[in-house]
Amino acid sequence: MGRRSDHSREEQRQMAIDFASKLVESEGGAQLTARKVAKGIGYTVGTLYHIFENFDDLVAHVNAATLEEMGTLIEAAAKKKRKPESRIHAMANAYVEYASDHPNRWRLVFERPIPTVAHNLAVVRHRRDAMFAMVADNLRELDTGRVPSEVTHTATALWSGVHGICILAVTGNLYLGGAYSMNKLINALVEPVIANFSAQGSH
Amino acid sequence: MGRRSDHSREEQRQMAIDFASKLVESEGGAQLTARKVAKGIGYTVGTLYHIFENFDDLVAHVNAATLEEMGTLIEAAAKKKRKPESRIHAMANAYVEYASDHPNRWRLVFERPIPTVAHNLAVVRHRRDAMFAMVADNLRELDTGRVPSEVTHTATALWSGVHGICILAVTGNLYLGGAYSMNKLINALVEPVIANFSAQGSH
DNA sequence: CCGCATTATTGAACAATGTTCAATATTTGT
DNA sequence: ACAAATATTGAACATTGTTCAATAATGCGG
Repeated sequence: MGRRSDHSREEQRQMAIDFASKLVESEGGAQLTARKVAKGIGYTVGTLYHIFENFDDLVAHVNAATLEEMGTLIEAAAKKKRKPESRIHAMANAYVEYASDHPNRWRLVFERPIPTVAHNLAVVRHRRDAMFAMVADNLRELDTGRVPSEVTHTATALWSGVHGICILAVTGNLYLGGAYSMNKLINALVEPVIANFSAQGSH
Repeated sequence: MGRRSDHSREEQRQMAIDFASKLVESEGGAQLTARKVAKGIGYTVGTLYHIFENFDDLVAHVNAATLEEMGTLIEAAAKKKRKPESRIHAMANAYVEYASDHPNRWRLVFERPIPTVAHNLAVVRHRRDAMFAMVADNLRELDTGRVPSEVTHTATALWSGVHGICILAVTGNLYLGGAYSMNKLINALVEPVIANFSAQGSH
């Protein structure tokens, strides 16, 4: 016992985040424990607490990785389109797709109480705001004559709405009064908002 | 020790739910523990496990009470209005208002993994579906010529969207790119969807 | 190359959690 | 009043996050 520095702190940190992410992905957020992660990277619990401040810090890093991955995919999806309205549609659908493909990791981001660790809050907040801002940018392009607060409100409402559909779908809380397709559902929200936003401007 | 039947099982159950609800309301969902509730109603942990199947069962009952209370308020708000579009607006605003007034209890409903206890799932599902159905009913009234699946999709998307705004607001994850008012935010979603829904029908 | 200081790692311990269950106290029925 | 049924307890368990003195490994100065 008591070996030393097979890996640097940063390597350990990355290994822990990777292992934890895979664990969450396959087993769900409830299965994520400090001891499992420690064992998974070949160390003991004590060491894990030298890598991370506490358990929430570990979770925050896992969530940051999740948001990073998702954000990249959403940006990529948006860039494939030319028109602002197409970009917003693409973003929304990419969001749903990511949540559906990685429900456990995605849920973990929103299920836990907000971590209080400063560094990670910053990362998470940045990613979150970047997505909102991207929606706002495209809306603005759709109608350049809008007051900034109108753009912000619409962007916030729209993206929050997409998020709402996602989370209810992933947690199995969607209304089952009839068969539905996720794409149609998203469209039922995005389409009217965009239409209304550009229509009112071009009068 | 070992007193007996100061209260019936049903009384105990109700006392436990009431105490737990108040505890969550004031201290937050994380502070809800089996021992605290037991002590709060003057019994020990063991007894609590004769009242409820397990801890999730207790949580499910607390959540059912929350949804019941909220549902009643939302229905009352809707009934005060005559026009379908006004009713939907009133419902959405009542939803936001309840979530803002009782953030801890409201969060508990959606934060925990879905309980597996059959009875409570039924209650929760019923309340949830009732709200969706109510939105759908008002949409249908707005344009009687719509295909059922269109109504369902729009109702589901709209109500999920309102929920999304609520949850991001309550958990402090809303985009702060500008000052915003919750009512305007909700309106930025509800208004376009309703407008688009009724406009397309009256052609 | 040795010895000391520094640092990494451990593993045992803690409090708090949900959960179970044999023991015990109480009530009910005859 | 006695026996059967039942309500209640409280101790015990496993598992959680978390801490920290002890220990092992390394780096450094001479």
